[in-house]
Order: sequence, then structure tokens, then C-alpha cells
Amino acid sequence: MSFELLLKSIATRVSLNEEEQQTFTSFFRVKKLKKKTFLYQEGDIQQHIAFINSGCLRSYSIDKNGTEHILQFAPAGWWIADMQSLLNNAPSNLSIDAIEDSEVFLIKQSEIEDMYQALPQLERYFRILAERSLATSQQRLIDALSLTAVERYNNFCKRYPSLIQSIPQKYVASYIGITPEFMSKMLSQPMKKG
Amino acid sequence: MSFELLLKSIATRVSLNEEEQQTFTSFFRVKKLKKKTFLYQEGDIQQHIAFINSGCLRSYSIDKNGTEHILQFAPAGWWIADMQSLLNNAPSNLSIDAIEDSEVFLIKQSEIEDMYQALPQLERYFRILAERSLATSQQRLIDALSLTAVERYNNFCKRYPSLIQSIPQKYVASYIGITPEFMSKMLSQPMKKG
DNA sequence: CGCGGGTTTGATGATGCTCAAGCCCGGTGG
DNA sequence: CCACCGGGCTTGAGCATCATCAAACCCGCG
Repeated sequence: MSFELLLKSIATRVSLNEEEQQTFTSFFRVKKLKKKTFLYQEGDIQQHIAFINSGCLRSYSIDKNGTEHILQFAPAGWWIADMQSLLNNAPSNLSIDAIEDSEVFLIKQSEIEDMYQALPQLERYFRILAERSLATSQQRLIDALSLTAVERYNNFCKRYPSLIQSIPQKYVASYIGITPEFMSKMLSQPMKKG
Repeated sequence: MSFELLLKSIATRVSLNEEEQQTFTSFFRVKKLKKKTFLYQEGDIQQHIAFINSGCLRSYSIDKNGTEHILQFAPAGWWIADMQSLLNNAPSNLSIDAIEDSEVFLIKQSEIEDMYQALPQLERYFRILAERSLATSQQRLIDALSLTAVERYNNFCKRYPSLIQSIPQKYVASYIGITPEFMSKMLSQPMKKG
């Protein structure tokens, strides 16, 4: 129920006084999610942005063969949303669910603009957030195009050492773009590199 | 030499008066690039953001086998930069060059913050720009993970019908993540889909 | 104690790559 | 005007990577 973590994140980029903090947090509502329950399912229309206060969520798409492809993991302190759906006001192609019991803060799409009007400083925070997410996404795209499965796995371990311990490895497989079977074979082989 | 196209792009998100427009454009310098000349090469440190006034640029990385992987095409009216290098102040992993004779407007990394201070409204413009780029990048990532080469090619044709006419197909191959040889074989086969 | 999700293992096969050669075609210099 | 050159595209044979399908296993949990 405390917005401590969220406010701390905001404070890294812009400073809000007490009153502004009040205004800001009033745009959010709290939601608890049990492990494996959905925040959204593919095809949903109404959309929020979510800040993870505790736990961990994931966003993923399901292809025509029914295979899941994980776009993002969001542990505590991260944001998650379906940007495509949010920006175009279109039904979602992504599903978002909790991979642990989690608590998130939600702001409705329709209220985001109100938030910016009330607190224009936040444009800066979310600009920087979007820019860093973009840099990450682009790097991952290049990795997907130029690295082998083993190299992508090693990268993942380096970048998310804490996640690797706490999630089933089939999720890692789905994130780096291989099947769980191939992942298993990969790991049982004599290690290549790093 | 006229900033018409750039100002028109800004005007889609925020409105600047004459004086503010002056201030804004004064941060930029003009650069002309002949076809196949570099804006940046891998390893460069100094960085700009570039707005394409005419022509077309591309950004790409080169993997350990020497293969190029195109991250972005930027025709007139688009922005291009190496976000990773820009945000981390690190040497670039990307190269950017012109695929046609082009004219670009450049703003130095060190002056971007000055620009935001002078014209805070621009945080909004660049927030929206980054968000839309993020949505695009994420969609492309999902496509890379879940679609076949043929499907990615069809997507590319749908999304960038004008580019497909004007650039060598080996660039398209590099963008969708296949070799020129495989691209050629793909196109000579009886069409699947779309 | 049995159920079920996650992981492992093996056989087979598709997708797309590598290397090498030849071709097409526009541009350049003699 | 022609001959040459070079970049891009094509074609083919062989191969690496990773997927698919099926079965068995492991182990925490109700």
C-alpha cells in the first residue's frame, strides 16, 4: 500500500514535493496478483501501465502454433505494458501475467494524459524510461539477429543474474527464442565461452 | 537549409511560437552526406541525434563474422541515432551511413540537455517519439522470434512499401535477418501468402 | 502416494547458412 | 564505341543450427 518504491524511482529523474507526490500517486490503484493470474489477455482492449511493487510479471505473445514468446520480465521496480496496444488504442497482441505472487500499481490509459497535464515534469521521467527501454529492445534485436542460442543465453545470465535463479528455465528459453528441449540440450553440453 | 520538415514534425506534438522555433533550430547544424559516406562508424565516441531532411540513412551493427545487421532505415522526416551509445556515453557498436545523397540536421549529445532546459515542452515530443520507436522495436522483436523469413519479408513489404522499391534487396535481407543468397531463393519460389 | 508441471533424451527433419561459381548490367576509361 | 570492371543478384551442393514429436523421468505438492 505504500508507494515508496515508485516514488523512489520517480525521484531518480525528477523531484516532486509532498503535494505533487500525493497528486501523482492518486492516479494509481493497487492490484494484487496471484502467481499465474493474468493482468491482461490477448485481445483485451482496456489498458493500463503497471509498476511492479513486488513480485514479477511477464509479457508475451502467442504465435500461430501456440508457442509463447516472452517480450519482457518485470521484477519489482520495473514497468510493464503493451505499448502497441496502448499507443494505437487497439486490442492487445500480448498477454501479461504474474510469475510470482505480485503487487502492482495501475494507471489507466485514459488517465495518463491527465497525469501529464497535472505534472508536466513527468514527461521527462517517462521520456527517459522509454529511451532506455528502446536502447535495450534494440540491443536485444541485434542479439537476436547476430548471436547463436548459446551466446544469447550467456548474455541473459550476465544481464539478469537474479532472474536466472528464480524462474523456470523454459521461460528463459522462451525469452531468448529457443525451445525448452533445445535449451536443455544446450546446457548439458560442454560449455562454450564465458 | 530550411527547417520546414523538422518544425512540421515537432508541430504534430507540441506548438512552438516563432521565437521558440528559432531557439530550437539554433541547436542544430546542417550536414550533407553523399551516398555511402558515414555519419558514424563503430567505435566512435562523439555522438549526435540526426533528423533526416532528405535522402535516407541506415544504422547497422557488424557481427564477429563481418556480417551487417541493419537496425533501422531512416528516410526523410525520421530520426536516427545510436541510443545505446548516446545514453551510456559509450563508444558506438553501430555504424550509420547514407544509402542515398542526404541532408541531415544534427544536435550534439552535450547540447540535448541544454535544449530540454530551454524548451521543456520538447520532453513531450521526444517522449512520444521514444515510445513509438519502442513499440515498433518490440513488435519487430516478436516478429523475429515467431515468424519465418517469408513472413518477415511480407511484413516488411506491407510496412515499408516505398523503401522496397528504392533500396538494394540485400539491405532488406539484412534488415529481416537473412542472407542475400537465401533472400534470392525465397523470392524465386512460388509465393506463399500475402 | 499419485498427479502434474518442468526437464531430459533421442530420432528425425526443416529452415536457413556457407562457400563457390556464374550471370547481369550499369558505369568508366581507353 | 567498345571492352572491362565491379557490385549485386542468382544458383547449387553440402551443412549447421535448431525445431518437432514422443517418451520417460524427476520431484514438489495436495
